[in-house]
Amino acid sequence: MRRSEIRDHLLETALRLFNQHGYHATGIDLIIAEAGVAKTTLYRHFETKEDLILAALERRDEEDRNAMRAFVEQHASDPAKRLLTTFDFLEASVRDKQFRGCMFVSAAGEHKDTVNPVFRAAVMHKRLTIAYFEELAHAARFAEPKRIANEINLLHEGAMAVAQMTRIAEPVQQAKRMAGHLLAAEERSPSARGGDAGQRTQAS
Amino acid sequence: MRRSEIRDHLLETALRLFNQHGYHATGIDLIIAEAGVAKTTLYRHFETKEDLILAALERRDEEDRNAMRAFVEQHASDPAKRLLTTFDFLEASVRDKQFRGCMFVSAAGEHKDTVNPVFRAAVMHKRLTIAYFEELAHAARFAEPKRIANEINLLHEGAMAVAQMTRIAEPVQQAKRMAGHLLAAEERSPSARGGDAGQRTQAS
DNA sequence: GCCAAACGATACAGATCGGTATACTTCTTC
DNA sequence: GAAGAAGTATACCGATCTGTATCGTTTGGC
Repeated sequence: MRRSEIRDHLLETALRLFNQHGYHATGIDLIIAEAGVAKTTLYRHFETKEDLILAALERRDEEDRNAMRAFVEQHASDPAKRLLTTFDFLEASVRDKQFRGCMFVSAAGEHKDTVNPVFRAAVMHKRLTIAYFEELAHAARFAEPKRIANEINLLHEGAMAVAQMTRIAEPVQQAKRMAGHLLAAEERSPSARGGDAGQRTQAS
Repeated sequence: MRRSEIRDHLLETALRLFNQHGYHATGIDLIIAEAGVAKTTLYRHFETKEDLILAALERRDEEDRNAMRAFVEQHASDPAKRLLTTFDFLEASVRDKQFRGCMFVSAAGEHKDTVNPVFRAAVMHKRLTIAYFEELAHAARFAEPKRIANEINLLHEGAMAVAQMTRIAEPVQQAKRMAGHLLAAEERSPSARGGDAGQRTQAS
C-alpha cells in the first residue's frame, strides 16, 4: 500500500466502523486493527480521535453529495423530476446492506452540544444538502424554492429515520409519493410548464 | 427520600443525562453522582447499565405517549384535527430547552444491531406511536388509516430530525402544514364529513 | 424493639479508553 | 547510497469504564 493511500484507507475503515457501531463505541484500537495499521501511524495522520471523526465526516459529506448529484443528473433531466429522483438515490442508499441510519444524524446524536465540532460538521452537511434541493427547486421555477427545499429535506430525514428502525426501503418510496403530491400542488413560474407532467388529478 | 422513590429518582436522573450527553457518553459514576446515590444502590435496582437504559426508555415511552394522548384529547375533539394536533404536542416538546433530538432515535443510533434490546425498545416505542396515529386515522374514517399513520409518523420523524440539528421549532410547524395538505386530499368515508373542514380548495 | 433489608462510602478489580514513548525497519527521494 | 520521513511493534501512561466487595449505618415491617 502506497503511503498516500494509508490515510484514505484509514478513513474508509473508520467510516465503516463508525457506521456499524457508532462513534463512541468504536475505539481507536479496533480501527487500527481493522485497518492493519500501527497506532503510531494513525496518530501521524490524525491528531486526535475527534480529528479522525471530522475528516471521516467531511469525506462522507463530499462522497454523498457528489453521488447524489451524479445519480440525479443521470436519471432525470427535468428539474422538478430531479427533486423526486433524489428519493430514488436515497432508496438505493437505504437498500444497502450496510445501511444503519444517517451517519450525520447519529453523529449529531452522539455529540449533542451545538458548539461541538462534530455536531457542527453534521449540521454543515445538512445545510449543503438543502442547498442542493433549493438549487433544484429554483431550476424547476417553484415560487418558493427555499420552502420546497426544506420540505424535501424534511421528507428525506423522516424516511431515513423510519428506515433506520425498520431497515426496509418502503418509507423512502412513501416519502417520494408524499413529495410528489405536495409538489403537484405548488405554484410554479409559467415558463416552467414545459414537457413535464405539470397538472395532476386527484386520481393517482 | 423513601426507598420506593429512589428507583424513580435514578430513572429521571439517567434520562436527563442520557438526553444531555448520549448513552455511551454517560457513565455510571456520573449518574450516581448527579442522583446523590451510592453505586451499590444503583446496582441493587438495576442489574446492568443496559437494564437501566431499558428501564429508562420504557418509562420515557409511557410518559411520552400518555402525554401526547392527553394533550391531543384536550386540544382537539375532531379525530382528523387530532392527527394534526399531534404536531402541536411535538412542537411543545421541541421548544423545551432540554430538547436534543428524539431519545429513541438516538438510542437506536447508538445501538444499531437489530437484535440489541435497546434497539428493540426504540423500535417498540415507534410502533406504539404509529398505532396511536392509526387509531386517530381510523376514527377520522380515512380510507387507508395504516398508510395515513405511517405518513404522519414519517413527518414527525422528519421534523424531529431537522429540529435536532437546527434547534428551532419551525420544522415542526412546517411538517404540520405538509400533513394538513396531504390529509386534505385523502379519501374518507362519507359519514366522516361531519362538522370539520372536509373539502379544501387549492388556495391555502 | 429486633432483624433483615437497603442504604452510603470507599476501595478495588479487570478491562478498555485515548494517546505517547521507544526502538527498529522500510520506503522514498535526492 | 545516504538521509530522513514514515512505517511496524510493543510497552506504557493515566484516566475512565462497568461492576463487585467490604463494612458500617440507617430504616421499615413485624
